[in-house]
Parts: sequence; C-alpha cells; structure tokens
Amino acid sequence: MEGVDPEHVKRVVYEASKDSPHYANEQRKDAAVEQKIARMQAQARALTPAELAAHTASMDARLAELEGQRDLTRTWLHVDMDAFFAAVEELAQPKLRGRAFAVGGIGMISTASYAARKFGVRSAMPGFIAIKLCPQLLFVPPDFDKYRRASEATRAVFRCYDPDFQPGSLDEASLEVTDYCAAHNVSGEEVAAEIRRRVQEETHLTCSVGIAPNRMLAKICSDKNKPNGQFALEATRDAVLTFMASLSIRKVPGVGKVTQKVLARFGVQTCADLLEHRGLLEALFSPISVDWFARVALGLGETRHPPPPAEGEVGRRGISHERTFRPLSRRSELEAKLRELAEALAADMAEEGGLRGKTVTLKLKASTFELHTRATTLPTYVHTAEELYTVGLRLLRAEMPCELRLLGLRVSNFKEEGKREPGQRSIEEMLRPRQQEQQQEQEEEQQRQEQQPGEQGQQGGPSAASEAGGSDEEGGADDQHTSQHTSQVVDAGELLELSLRDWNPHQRSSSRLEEEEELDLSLRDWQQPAAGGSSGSGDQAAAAAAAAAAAAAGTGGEGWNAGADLSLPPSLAVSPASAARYEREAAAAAAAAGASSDRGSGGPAAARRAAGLPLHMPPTGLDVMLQQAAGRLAMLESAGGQQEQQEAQPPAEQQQQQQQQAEQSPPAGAGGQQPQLQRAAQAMWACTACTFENPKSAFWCEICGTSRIPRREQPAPAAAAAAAAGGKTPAGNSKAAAGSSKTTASGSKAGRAGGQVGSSGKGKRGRKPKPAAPPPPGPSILRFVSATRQPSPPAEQQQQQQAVAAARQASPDAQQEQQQQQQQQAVAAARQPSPDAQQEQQQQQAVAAAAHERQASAGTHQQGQPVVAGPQPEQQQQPEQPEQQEQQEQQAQQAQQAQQEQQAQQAQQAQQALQAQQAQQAQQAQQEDPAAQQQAAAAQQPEEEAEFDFWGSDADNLSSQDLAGLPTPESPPAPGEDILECVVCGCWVKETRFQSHQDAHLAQRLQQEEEKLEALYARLLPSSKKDGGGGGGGDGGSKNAAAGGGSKKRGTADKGGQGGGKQATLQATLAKRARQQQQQQ
DNA sequence: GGGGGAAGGACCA
DNA sequence: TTCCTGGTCCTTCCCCC
Ligand SMILES: Nc1ncnc2c1ncn2[C@H]1C[C@H](O)[C@@H](COP(=O)(O)OP(=O)(O)OP(=O)(O)O)O1
Ligand SMILES: [Mg+2]
Repeated sequence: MEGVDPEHVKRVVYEASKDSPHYANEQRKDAAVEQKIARMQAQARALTPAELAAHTASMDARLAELEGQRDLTRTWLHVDMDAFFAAVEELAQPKLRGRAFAVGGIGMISTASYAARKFGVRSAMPGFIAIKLCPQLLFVPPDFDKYRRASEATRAVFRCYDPDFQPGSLDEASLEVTDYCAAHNVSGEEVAAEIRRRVQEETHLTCSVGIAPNRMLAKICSDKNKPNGQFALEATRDAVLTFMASLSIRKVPGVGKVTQKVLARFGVQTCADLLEHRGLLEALFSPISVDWFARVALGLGETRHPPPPAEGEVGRRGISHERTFRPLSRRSELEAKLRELAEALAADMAEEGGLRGKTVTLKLKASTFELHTRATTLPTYVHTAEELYTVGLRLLRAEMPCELRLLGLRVSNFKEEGKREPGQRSIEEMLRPRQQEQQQEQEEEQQRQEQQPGEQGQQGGPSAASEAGGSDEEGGADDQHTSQHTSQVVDAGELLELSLRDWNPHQRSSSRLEEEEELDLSLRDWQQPAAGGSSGSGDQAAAAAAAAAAAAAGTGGEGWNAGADLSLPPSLAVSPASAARYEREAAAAAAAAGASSDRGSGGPAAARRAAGLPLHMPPTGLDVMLQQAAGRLAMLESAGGQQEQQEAQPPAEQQQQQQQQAEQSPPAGAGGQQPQLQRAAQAMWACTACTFENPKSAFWCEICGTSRIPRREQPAPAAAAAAAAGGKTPAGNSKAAAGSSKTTASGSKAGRAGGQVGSSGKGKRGRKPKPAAPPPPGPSILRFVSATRQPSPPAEQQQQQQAVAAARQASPDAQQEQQQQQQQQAVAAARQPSPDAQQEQQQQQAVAAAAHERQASAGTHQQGQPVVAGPQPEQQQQPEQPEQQEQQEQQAQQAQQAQQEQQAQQAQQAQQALQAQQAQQAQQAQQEDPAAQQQAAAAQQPEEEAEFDFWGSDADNLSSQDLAGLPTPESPPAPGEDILECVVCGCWVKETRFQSHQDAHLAQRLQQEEEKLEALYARLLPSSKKDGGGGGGGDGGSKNAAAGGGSKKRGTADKGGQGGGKQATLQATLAKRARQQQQQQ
C-alpha cells in the first residue's frame, strides 16, 4: 500500500527470520531453483541457431492455431471481495473499523485490514513478523463459519446473474453473464456495477470486479482496481493483446514466485516477453507448459463453464490431514501424532460419505523444514483409523531416525462411489445420463483436449517449466461438476435422495431448505454487530432482501448449484468440508502458537491455556507410552465387543473382585477345587507370620490376616514433597486431563504422580497427627490405572461392595477385618475434609490413583479418606460421592445391627460375584498361554472385527512367561517401603521397582501391538505377506538391480537397485535408506 | 512407448 | 522463541508390459 517502504519491509522480514531454520530452508530451496535454472541455461547455451529457429517456427504454428480459436463473444465477470476476512470482522466488530489488524495468529496471518497493509502486513505472513512491521497490530482469530455465511450472502447475489457461476474460494466467483447481458440489454460493466451495488447493500461488504471476454482475463482484471472498484477489458483482440503485453507475468494466476524467477532469467517479465522468447521457451519447457504459455501470451482463457462431472464420481482427488508441532524425534511421540492424524482422517473420510482409498501418503516435514512424502498403494481400499495408522506407521518407521515438525497423512486413489454399492448403483444408473466409465473417459479427454482446441475448455492449469500450476480453475471445475450432480439428484426426486442421503451429505434434499433458513439467521447473526454500528434501519431490510434473494435462488434457480452449500465442491474452500478445514486450521494455528511458546520461557502456560492445550510437563518416554496405552484403551472401549467389555472393566471393580476373591477364598483346606485351580495359575506369596501361601492378589494373609508387607511408618521424603506440591498444580492438571479423552494419557501420567501424593499424604495427614487412632492396616498403595477406563455404574458397584462387606461378616476371620474397617471409617469421619479439601481431593482422584488397601478391599472409594482410590475420571467421581458416603453409613449400620437377613442376601450376592470372577479368572488362566489366548480371542471375535483387536485389547493378559520376566517381588518389601498394585497384572510391586515393572508391561504391550500391526498390514497387503512368508521377494530385486544399473545415470541406479515391483515398496524404501546410509558413510 | 506408482514441488486461498 | 493447512496439478524417475 501507499505507506510502505518495500525496502524497509524486506529488511524487517529478513531480520526477523534470517536465523530461523525456516529461512535456512528457504535458502536451500532457492539454491535448488538456482540449480535448475543453471541446468536450463546450459541447455539454452547448447541450442544451435537452427534449433532455436525450428522451435520458434513450431511455436508460431501453435500460436496461429490458438489464435483461430479465439472467442471474444462471451462476457465474464470475476468478483473478488476486498480484504474479505478482515472486512467481515470489521462488520462484526465495528471497533475494528479503520484499525490495523490481522485475521490469524502469531504463527500465520490469513489476511490483513487495509490499514495494516499500509505497514506491509500481508496474507501468509507470520504474525510475529507482522508485529515487527506494525507493533500496534491487533490479531483477530479467524471465524470461518462467519466467513462462510458472509460468502453465502454474496453468492446469493451472484446467482441472480449467472446461476452456473463458479465459486472460487470463499471470496471469489467467476460469472459468465453473456446471456444475462443479452436478455437485459446491458453491458458487462453495467452488470458489474449492479452486482457491486447489490453486494454492498445486502452484505455491507465491498468487492472488486473484473470484466473481460474470458475467465482468466476477468480474474486478472479484478485486481486492477482493487478496493471497491471494477475494471473492464474491451473485448477486442487488440485490446487484449495490448493488455497482456505490459502485464507482469506474475499477475497471471498460476505463475508463482518460482516460475517468475525462472522466466525472468530467460528475459521474460511480461506476457509480451513470452512471445518474444517463444522459441527458447519451447526448447526449455515441457509441451504442456509451452502450450499454456502460448495461451497466456495470447490472452486466451476459459470462455464456457466446464462440463459437469460424471455421476457418482468422488469429486475430490484426495483427502488429507496434517499437523505441525514442536520438533519431535521420539518414536513414541511421533507415532502418537500419527495416530491422531489417522483418527482425524478416518473421521473426515467417513464424514465425506465413506471415502475409501488405495493410496496412503505420509508427509513428513523435518525440523529443518525439509519436506518429504512417502506413499504406498495398496491392493485394497482402506478407510479405518486402524488401517490408516498401520499403513502410515510402516511408512514412518522406514524413515525413523528423524526429527520432525509436521506429520501429514493423505488418502487418494478413491474407490468410485457408483461402483461400490450395487443396489445403490442401480438407482443411480436409472438417472445417469451416461455410463460412468464413458463419462470418466470423456471427462479426462476433455481435460486434455478441450483446452487445446480452443477456449472451450477451462483455462488449462499447466504453467511453467517443471513448476506447473494453474490448479485453481480446475478446482472450480470440479466444484461445478459436483454441483451439477446435485441438481440432477434433486430433480430426480425423493427416491434417489433417500438412497443417497446416507453416503453423500451434500445431497440431502432437506438441506436446501435448511440452508436458506440458516442463511437468513446467520445473516442476521453476523450482521448484528454491524447493525448496531451503522445507522441501523437499513440492516434489517438488507438482511431480509438477502434472505429473499437466497430463497429465490434456492427455489427459482433450478440450476445445478441452486442450493448454496450444495454447489460447493468438497475441494474448494467454500464447501462444508473446507469450512471445517479452515476452522481446523484456525485451531491448529492456535495450537501451533501454543506449541511454539511451549518451548520458550515467556508465559507458556498462558499460551497453552489460550490454545486449549493441557498444561502438562514435557512428557517422558514412558509417559508417552502410557499415553499411547491409554489412547489404545480408549479406542478399544469405543470399538466395543465382548472381549473388550471384559477387559475394559473398571480397575476399581476389577480390584474389588480380586479382593472379593481373596477374602472369600476359604481359608486353608476349606477351599473348593475352583480356588485351588486358580491358585495354580497365579503367583503366590508366603505370609511372613504363618507362612501360608496366599494368592498374589491377596494383600492380607487369608489365614492370619497379616499384611503382606510390613507397614511403613514414615512417608518417603520424596513422596512428602510431592504431597506438598500435590494440592496445586497437579490437581489443576488432572482436571484438564480428565476433561478430555484425548488427554487421558497425561491423566494417566498424573495418576501415577498423584498416587504418590495421595499415599504419602495419608501417612502425613492421616496417621501422624492422630497417633491415638488404631494403626491403619497397611502400607499405602499406588495403583497404575488407566483413567480411560469407565467405572461400573454406581448401583452395581454398591451392590458388590455390600456383597463384599457381607461376605466378610459371614466369614469368621472377616469379623476382625470388619472391626478394623469400622475403626478406619471412624478415623476417616474424624478427618472428613473441608469442602475445599474435598474438592481438591476429587481432583487428585481424577489423576491420582492412590488407594488405601483397606478401602479398596471394602470396595469403596470414600472421599473422606486422605488416601484415595481414584482411577475413575472426575465426572464419574462426583455423582458417586453422595452414595459413597451413604454407603459408609450403611456399612456402619450393618456392623452394629448385624442384620442377618440382609447379610445372607448379600452373602449370596457375593457368592455370585465370586463365581463370575472365578469364571473370568479361569479364562485368564487359559489365556496365559499365548496360543490359547489367541485362540480364545479368535473364537470370541468374528473375522472382520479382529482388526479392532490390535489396539491392545488383550494387553492385560500377560503370559506366564511374561510375568516371569517382570520384576514382581516374590518377597515382601523392606519396612518403610511402599508397594504398589499393578492393575495390569494384579501384582504387588515394590515402589522402587514399579517403574521398571510398568516399563516391562509397556514393552510387552508394544511388542504385542507390533505383532498385531504386522498382521493387519499383512492383510492389507497380501502380496507382502507372501513375500515375507517366502523369505523375501528375491526375483524383483536382482532383476531390478540389473535394469537399474543398465539404464541411466547414477541417480537412476540409486533408485533402480531396490526391491522389485509395486508390492515391495516398503522393502525398497528400507533398502534405499540403507544404501543412503552406506553412501553417507 | 505408454500406463501407473512414487517422490518432489509449485501454486492457491 | 515464532512461518499453516488442505487441496490441485505437473514433472521426473522408475518398473513393467
Ligand atoms: N495465504 C493465505 N493463507 C490463508 N488464508 C488466506 C491466504 N490468502 C488469503 N487468504 C484468505 C483470507 C482472505 O481474506 C481470503 C481471500 O483472499 P484474497 O482475495 O487473496 O485476499 P483479500 O480478499 O483478503 O484481499 P484483497 O482481495 O482485497 O486483496 O482468503
Ligand atoms: Mg479478496
């Protein structure tokens, strides 16, 4: 803009970025471009004059041919909203008017107000640089919903002039108004003026319009008189050629920075230069590019809207998800990211009507900003998160030692909708104008040919040398195709709509009506603040007019794009999918800001909060593994299924059952065969007092009640310190973590830390101040739990708990325990924390899993206890609390009054619970043999569902071998040492060994997952399975090596030597990597 | 020589 | 301290038929 000194801007930008890795990468890319230029220059130098003359002649022929196809009879308008996002924001927030502000975040700016542009702030500029240019710059977070609604309003206007208009991005549209002009006897310029007036009236936004005989020219013209203006190019050959002659090549859509630079080296700055150097260009660039240059030079472009797409076509080429994060190199962390991507992508694919694709591409951006892609094309179509993750993982692993700042996952090569469902297809076929295959072919041909024979086809994207562009017209074409499809559907009637509704959200007939209503509402909505800010009375009328226009367009304009959203291509920014995408982008930008500040020292917590991120510490490797494990469990639970249900059993309940079992187990010889059997499968521990061999799950000796471990007197100093800190941040963290299922991992991590807090807290707060209280029965216990596990319904829990209590009372040796318990409850009551403390404790519970054994054995999670068993998420805890308190009382009552009838009943219940538990344990015992385990799993799950299994559903079932390898203490810990219960295997583990114990579990679990991934991948890629089974695909390797060696240069050989065929891509990649590493050495 | 996969890139909003 | 995201298309290299 006027106020800027370009040199100053350049300097500031340079100063701000010169030391960044991003800048280094830019330089690297520049160097690559320079290299390419150098090659081309060498090629140019090698050209003989005769060759050059021949190229020139060839080009002349082509130009003449193209000239013959020139069509100046059509009138095109290209409408481009002014500073669109910023303008919408100004309307929404009148305070912004005239201010220098940017829409976007510190990471990236979408657009800037004109006031900000005066400082040199631009689209696609990182916010932190913009701040340097304009310190007072305000940042407005993007609100894509708002922009979409505003865009709809503008389109309602466009539709009146060209029902077939091609929407570009949210703020652009191309209209072919030839017919309108003829019908109303007006010029293009008059139409343009009218459109601008109407757009302003109805949306309070300004736009600029270009008027020209074809689409490309109109688009260029729309920028000529930018803010709130229009520019018409006379529809004569001379005028067009004159216009093009002086036009900077960079203004041509499709020519970017690189192409401009390359062309400049060969003397091409303007479109006239294209003609002048036509011979050289033809020699240096590809035929497609050359042809495109020729058309540009002549000022030729799309004069007709492109034809509709084939029925049932997917309408998009690919779908992807990518995310930037702080540079990561740990495998576990990257794989966690990949999993998130896979899940998000799978969700998107489902949303888009159940897309399935054959090609999976992994995108990697190194911390150096270097970009790579790794793709594999499978013999089968994939769509589930599991599949995407598996395939992506293979690709990722092959690159593994690397530090990345971005991962992306893309699926392409879609299965065509029409071919999928035979039933559906028959309906479609009835209405389909042509056979799909034919159409497909035709369309492809059109893409190639139509643009050559004349101006019929679209503008024909191909541009410069190896760097070709011009994709955006094509996008518009796709868009239209989709929409046309829609129109056919709608016209065809309700039947088809019903049949299509399920798989194509764009084709829901009802949405048309909804659209209009929504438009109406949304218009008011987003204009509301504007109404307040402006003189007022006109706004309602304007909104009403816009709504009316929309309604008119919706009902009257039966063109293919009659429905607002219906007309929007999945591929373009305006489609619902794209709107969602922009929203995601905004969220991601915020997240990126958080991630960035995460590294620095200044207010990272605030930034993270702002970004909605959990406020956890940088995770350790184990934490990440825990995180993954928790994620898998969550996934597992959502997947459903018998086995899952069993395994997703809440830890609390599990433990209760274990306890029930332990306590119910008849002492000594009284035990039935069942318990004996169980014991055989379990690790045992010998009571230090009576030497009775107790099952590992029992904490108290079944004979004499002696605790398995001598109780400790003092909390460990570290634990005490943790306790001190525990009240504040960890609790806050846990809250954040518990709130979202995705962050359960940190919850899980926090759970461990919190557990320690709890356990020591008990010693400190509970025991010490009250030496008079009866000695609490055991050492503190920390449970390793997954916070994702759902507790059983309170009622059920209560029943079980009561059953346990009853069972205890029924058994002679339980009497003692009961007393102890009562005492303990008394202590607890005395210690009943203040509401505040109670809340704090709840928070701790959400994360922390410290449990007093006695409480656990009673099956309660009493809030009053300073040491709490709290594996459940907080939400679950809160509603339970009153019941638990109630239960305390109940139990006390039971003890005092000894209601025998009830006891008998409960004893029966306990018996039942025990039996259930026994059955389960028997199953577990069976599954301890890995083979049996697999068999059982297979038997339990149908074939198709087996793949869900690989998230680690059976990870809890450790084989005896595995258990042997785990650091399970066979002897009681030393006095003063905590022991922790591992809920994975049920073992009691010394605190000092707990970490390694869990590590072992995780390692094992990861191993199991690996195997399952292998299995799934093998299913997806049958031939690779063959390869693997046969001991490697030998044939391809040697053949290829020979071919590669024989064929060309070093570069060729480099790629040629790899493993054979399409199926061996992974091996090839690995081999290539290996070779590269060797070369480096 | 052409089809198709993989990798890399340019470009756009 | 800090440079997005999701999409399109083209080119080059390679293998295979
Ligand atoms: N690089 C980008 N990244 C993200 N969003 C962008 C980018 N460029 C543009 N946009 C968004 C914000 C813009 O308001 C909208 C339309 O783009 P565009 O027409 O180029 O600019 P603009 O409408 O903001 O200004 P103007 O058209 O007046 O130059 O698209
Ligand atoms: Mg604009």
